[in-house]
Amino acid sequence: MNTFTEENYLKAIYHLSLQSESVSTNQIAASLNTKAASVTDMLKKLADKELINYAKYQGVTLTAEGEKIALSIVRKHRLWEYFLVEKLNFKWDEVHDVAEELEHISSKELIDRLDDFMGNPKYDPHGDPIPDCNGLFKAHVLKPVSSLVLHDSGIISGVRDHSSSFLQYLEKMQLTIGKKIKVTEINDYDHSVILNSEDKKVHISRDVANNLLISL
Amino acid sequence: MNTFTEENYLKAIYHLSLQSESVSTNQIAASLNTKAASVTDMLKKLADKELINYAKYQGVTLTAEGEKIALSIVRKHRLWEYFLVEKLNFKWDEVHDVAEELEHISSKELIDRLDDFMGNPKYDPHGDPIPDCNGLFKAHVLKPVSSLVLHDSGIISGVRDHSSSFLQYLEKMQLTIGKKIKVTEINDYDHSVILNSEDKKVHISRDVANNLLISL
DNA sequence: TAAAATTTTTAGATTGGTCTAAAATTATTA
DNA sequence: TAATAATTTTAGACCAATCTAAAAATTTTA
Repeated sequence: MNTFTEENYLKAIYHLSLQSESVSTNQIAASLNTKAASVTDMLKKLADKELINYAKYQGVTLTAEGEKIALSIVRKHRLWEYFLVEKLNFKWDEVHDVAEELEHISSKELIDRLDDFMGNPKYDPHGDPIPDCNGLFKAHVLKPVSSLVLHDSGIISGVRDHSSSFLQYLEKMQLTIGKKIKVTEINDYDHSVILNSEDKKVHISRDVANNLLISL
Repeated sequence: MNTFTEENYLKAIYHLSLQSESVSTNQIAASLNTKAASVTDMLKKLADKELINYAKYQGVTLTAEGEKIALSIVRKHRLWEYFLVEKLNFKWDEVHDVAEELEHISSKELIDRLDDFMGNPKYDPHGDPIPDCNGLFKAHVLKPVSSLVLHDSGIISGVRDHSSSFLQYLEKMQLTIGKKIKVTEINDYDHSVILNSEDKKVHISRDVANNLLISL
C-alpha cells in the first residue's frame, strides 16, 4: 500500500487537475504547505510507481491507477464528513481536519459498510459529490450566484471556498445547502447581490456570490 | 502530540503492565514484532518526554502522563470496536486490525461524540472495559471457566485470548458474550469441561476453558 | 561464586520524508 | 532575441524509526 504522504500528494494532484489540465510543482507545494524540492522528490517516487505521468519541468497528470487511488481517498474523506455531520452532529465547518485523518484508514470493507450504514449518500455536507465504491460519481452542474441575473432562482447546492470562516458566515446568514434562493436585486456598483431566502432578504457581497453555488 | 509509533509503544507497555509490575525490553519487542535494539531507542525517547520511568537494564513503568495517553488509546480502540460491531455489523473477530488504525485518530471531540452516539457503552465486543473520557473504568471481576467447579454457573463476559481463531471458534460453539453457562462435567484426565448453555451441551478443552472468562 | 547464557544497550547503517542552497531549465519582457 | 525573472531540479544534510552486529550488563547454573 501507499503511505499517508503519497496519498496526500495524489489527492492534491487530483484536486488541482480539476482546475488545470497539467499540474505544476509549485501548485502542489502551495497546496500541501511544503517546498518545491520536496515535491520534486515525491513526484519521482510516484512516477516510479506509475501513479503519475511526470516529465521533468513539464508538470504532472495522474495515471488511471493514480486517479483510482485519489478517488478512493476523496470517497473516504467525503463519507467521513457526512458521518460526522449527520451522525455525530458536527457543524459543516468543523469536519475537514478530522476527515483529513480518517481518509487514510485503509480498510475498504470499513468504508463500504459505512456507506451502507448511512444509506449511500450522494453528496457530502458541502455539496461535493461522493464517489461510489467504483470511484464513479455524477457532479451536478452548479453555477455561482454571481452568474445569475435578476429574478433568477435556484437551490444552494455547493461552495467553492471550503474555509471554516466562509462556512461559518453562510451558516450565520442561513445560506445552507438545500435552501431555495431568488435574486431580487443586483448592485451594479459593487456587484453585491440581494437574495430572498425563506421570505427573508439577505445581502451578500460579490465575493460571497462568487463562492456560493446554485443548482437550478 | 505523539507519533503513531510512540502511541503504540505506550499502549503495549500499558497492556504488559497489567501482567507484570515492570516491563522488559524483550517483552515490548515481542509484543510489537520489532527488535530489542529498536525498543531501547524508543524507550530513551519516551523517557526524555517523561512518559515512562526508565533506568537502563531495569525495565520500564508508565508515568501518570504516559498512562493517561495509553488509556486514551485504549478508550479509542475499544469504542471503535464497539462501533464496528454494533453499527457496521462487523463480526467480533474482524474488528481488531481496523481499530488498530482508528485508535490513532487524534480528535478528542470525535471520540467523545462517538461515545455519546453509541450511548456510552461500558464494555467492548470482547467484554473489555471502555475507559470513560477521564480514563476511568471499572473492570468486572472475571474468572476463567477452568477455575470453576462442578455445577458452578455464570455468564460469559470476556476472553483472555483475542485471536480471531479463538473468537471464531467461540462463535461457532455459540459461546459468546452474555450467554449463561453451567458446568455439568469436568474430565479429570485432560481437564476438559462440559458446559450447559441454552439447554445444549458444549464440550471444551482445557485451553478453551482457560481463555474463556465468566462473571458470576 | 565463577563461567555460561540471556538480556539489553551501543555503534553504525538504511529508508522515507523533509529542508536549504545552488544549479539548471523554462518563461517573460524590454 | 538577449537579458532577466520565475520555476524546477539537484546536491547534500537532517530527523524519526528501524535494522544488524558487537559490546556491556544481568541472570542463571554448575
